[in-house]
Amino acid sequence: MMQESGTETKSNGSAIQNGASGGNHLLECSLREVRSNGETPSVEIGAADLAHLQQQQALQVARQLLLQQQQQQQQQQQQQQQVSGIKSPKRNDKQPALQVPVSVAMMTPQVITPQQMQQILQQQVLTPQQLQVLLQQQQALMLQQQQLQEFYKKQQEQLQLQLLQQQHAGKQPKEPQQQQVATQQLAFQQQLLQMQQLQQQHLLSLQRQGLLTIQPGQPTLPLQPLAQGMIPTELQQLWKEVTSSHTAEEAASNNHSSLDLSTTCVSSSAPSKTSLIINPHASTNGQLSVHTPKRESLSHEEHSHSHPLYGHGVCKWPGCEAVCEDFQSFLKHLNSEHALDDRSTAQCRVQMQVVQQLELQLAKDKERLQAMMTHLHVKSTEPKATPQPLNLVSSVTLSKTASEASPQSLPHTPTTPTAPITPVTQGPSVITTTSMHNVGPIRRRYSDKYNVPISSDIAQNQEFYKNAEVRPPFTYASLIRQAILESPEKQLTLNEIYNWFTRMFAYFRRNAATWKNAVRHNLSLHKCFVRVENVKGAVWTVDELEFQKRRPQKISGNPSLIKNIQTSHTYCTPLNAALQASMAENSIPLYTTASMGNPTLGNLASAMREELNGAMEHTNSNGSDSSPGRSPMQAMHPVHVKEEPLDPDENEGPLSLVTTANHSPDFDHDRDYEDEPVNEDIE
DNA sequence: TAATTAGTAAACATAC
DNA sequence: TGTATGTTTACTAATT
Repeated sequence: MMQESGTETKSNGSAIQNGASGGNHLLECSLREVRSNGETPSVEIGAADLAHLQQQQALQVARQLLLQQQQQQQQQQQQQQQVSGIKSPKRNDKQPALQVPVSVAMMTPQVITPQQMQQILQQQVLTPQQLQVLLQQQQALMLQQQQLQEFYKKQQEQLQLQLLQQQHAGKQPKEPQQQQVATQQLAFQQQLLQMQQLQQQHLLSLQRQGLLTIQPGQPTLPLQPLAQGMIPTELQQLWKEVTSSHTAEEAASNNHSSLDLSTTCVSSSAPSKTSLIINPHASTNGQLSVHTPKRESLSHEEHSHSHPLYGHGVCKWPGCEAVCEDFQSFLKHLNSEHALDDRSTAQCRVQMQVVQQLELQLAKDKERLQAMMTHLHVKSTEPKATPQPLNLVSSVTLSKTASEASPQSLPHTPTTPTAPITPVTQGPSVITTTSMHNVGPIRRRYSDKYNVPISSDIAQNQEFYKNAEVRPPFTYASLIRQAILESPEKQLTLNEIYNWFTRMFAYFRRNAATWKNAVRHNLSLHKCFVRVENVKGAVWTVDELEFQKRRPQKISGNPSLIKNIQTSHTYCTPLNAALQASMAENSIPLYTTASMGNPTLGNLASAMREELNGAMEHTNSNGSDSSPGRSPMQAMHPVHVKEEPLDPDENEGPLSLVTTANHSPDFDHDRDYEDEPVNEDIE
């Protein structure tokens, strides 16, 4: 009888829903094809592409600057060769072999071609931190290059001057002077050689880290420093932007508007200025000196708080790290070594790009997190990777339910019967109703099974549940209980429970008839839900004891809990490993990226770990009644709690109580839901 | 394999 | 009369 009537009623709905599901099926098929290449990449594609685009933009800017710089260098080189060719024919025999590698190869801060860089970026194997490190290293090498270039030019000028003097002085070569110059040249070449070795080491380290793959026959276009080739007005504007937040005294001291910005390349026209740029330590050994930060005084801290470029007695200008005894010396250092010049502005530009990239990356990773949570949460509702379809699809007898649930379950693959289709094509944050129908009777909820605190889960994934149509991994009973316990008076009307469902979970904004029926069914079915007649009408409360009785789960017990934790940790282990590796490497918590695995997985792992830790804490706190956050519901059953001490193995009841009490402030801002109308329009 | 639990559907009753 | 609320039954499926 019921089956027949159900079939009739469902047939109408299925006609419509099948129509919708057809499109879903196509979508899911296409998505499945995308997925067939891997499990998670389908999630990453969108974010990766976005990041790739953004990185490519930065790369293009760098390449433009690079090309300009290259042209300038080639011009310089030609000029130098012409000069040396005219004025020093003898030396010309020896110089070219030395000059060419100096000006072309050695002067390059890093022998990475733009193509290689682009390849790196395309592969998105660089984390933002690594990218930043690379940029900083690039800057450091830039400094070295500039310094050496300056030094080299000076040497050339001196040499030419000496040669001229020699010619004017009767064209009598003075061997000692020539030897001296040659010695200087040799020393300089040695420095350049060291620098080249340094760059090669840097390159090798990159290769070792897997960040760079240089194919053997690949031509290497040297990356040129970004500092050069910038438009002066652009530099001015950039400098204004950067220094707009500086202090007044800085602004006064940095008032170098009269500086020659027309010289876009480092030239001998401003030797006094550029000579101050480089850390003097660097000029001696070819390496940027890294100073050990000294313990700063209190005044340092005060100043450092006020100045983001100064902290721990060290100048925090990218790539500088010069030790400044006090804030005044820092200001001097800032004004002298980081004055308005093309190098500083270039560094600012790089830093801006880094920041922009990080911001974009953060935004994209947030979106990616949401998509991943969508994906993983649904996977988590998958009890096991059963070869058989889990639910309605596999049921031969469920023609009516299958037809009813067709939009949700019909297109599902056997391996992911309840998994939603990750909304790759629609953007991670835009989870559509057609893509996220992970419904189907899920008989067990992981979070229930593994004692994941519902309040904690909901609190942590609140936005996710609100936005993504993902079924929360909790039973109706748990959700109802949570709704009631979240209320100020620990009681709700049925309509308020409805509102809580629709407000907290996007999933429950559709198929209202179904889940509302389930809610009512659960309210009536379970003894833990007590209907209390009120002045306004009937409200529902929770009998915690009954709720705990309802689930004499064997999950409990510390061994089992540990087992559960281990299970979850097994799930988290690679994530944590990646997370820890990333944290260790980048010294930045919870921010890992592609090379370390998915960054959001790290966050997820952390969240899971946190939850598990929380579960442990709650479990440990079960035995003692000294919890300050004792909920009113505990007060409602003090005798029960005493007469029937909670099974230490049974941790969900008190767990939820404690967590509810702890999390209740988090939901204070949502208290207005009681007056919200039922969101029926969705249905 | 049976018992338990959960989700879904539906019939029915009652109150407003 | 329609709707909301509440109860109950039946069925299926997952889990233990």
